[in-house]
Amino acid sequence: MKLATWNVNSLTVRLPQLLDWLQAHQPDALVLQETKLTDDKFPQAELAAAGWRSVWFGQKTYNGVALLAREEASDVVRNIPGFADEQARVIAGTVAGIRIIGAYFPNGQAPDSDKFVYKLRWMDALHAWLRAELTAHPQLVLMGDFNIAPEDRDVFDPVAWAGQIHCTDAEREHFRGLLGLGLTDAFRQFEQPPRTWSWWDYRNLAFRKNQGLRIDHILLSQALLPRLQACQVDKAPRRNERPSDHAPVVVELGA
DNA sequence: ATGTCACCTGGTAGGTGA
Repeated sequence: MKLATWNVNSLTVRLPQLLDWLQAHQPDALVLQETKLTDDKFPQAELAAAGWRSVWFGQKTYNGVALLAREEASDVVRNIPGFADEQARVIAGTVAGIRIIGAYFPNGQAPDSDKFVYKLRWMDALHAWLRAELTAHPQLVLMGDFNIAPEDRDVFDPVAWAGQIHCTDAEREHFRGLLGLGLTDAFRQFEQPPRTWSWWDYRNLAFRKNQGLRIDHILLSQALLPRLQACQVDKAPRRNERPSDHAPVVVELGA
């Protein structure tokens, strides 16, 4: 089976591309970030017409997440239980026996900002909740836009980015903390093309120069790891005429 | 090269967030 994550940066703008991508790749489940839609505006009907069942959680202008699958997800959870949050960043559901957690981690803006403090608090809450989720659902995948480049090799210019947002020690420590729960970065289980990123700034001709970061991730629980067969970034949608700044990340699991 | 994009408010531009 195939699971994927994609930060679409506005589902309104990207819906035609999303429908094309779903048709071409036929994932068993896909999580979206930055839908930027209130719940009443979610394009449920258009997706249903193409055969996709959705659950979603959005807000005006910013953030917003969704989980798409051929079957409707069960035991759906929106945001982190017990963590009061005005921002729509998490959607979880069970599909084909796998607990899927789709997350849009806070950007953090700059290490000396209030938004960075919020990012750290949010990640603390996510970590604590995930520990419980893993106990309840040993077959679990956490995927989404983490807004963290875990290592220097995930950054096109690690010297320039040292200590900058996405690359601070505190953020990387949190990422390692998630691995400490027994999760594995699927992408790093395979040989990958050098300079593979999942996000390229719209500015600076960054995509043309392949100046990006790997900040979108798929983490698998230990129980799922034996089924892992492949993990790739799909750069093709980033070449679209009007692309998201992020590319989808895909994992393939065996039976 | 801070060289873009998407969204908002309240407008025919400017601010915010990424």
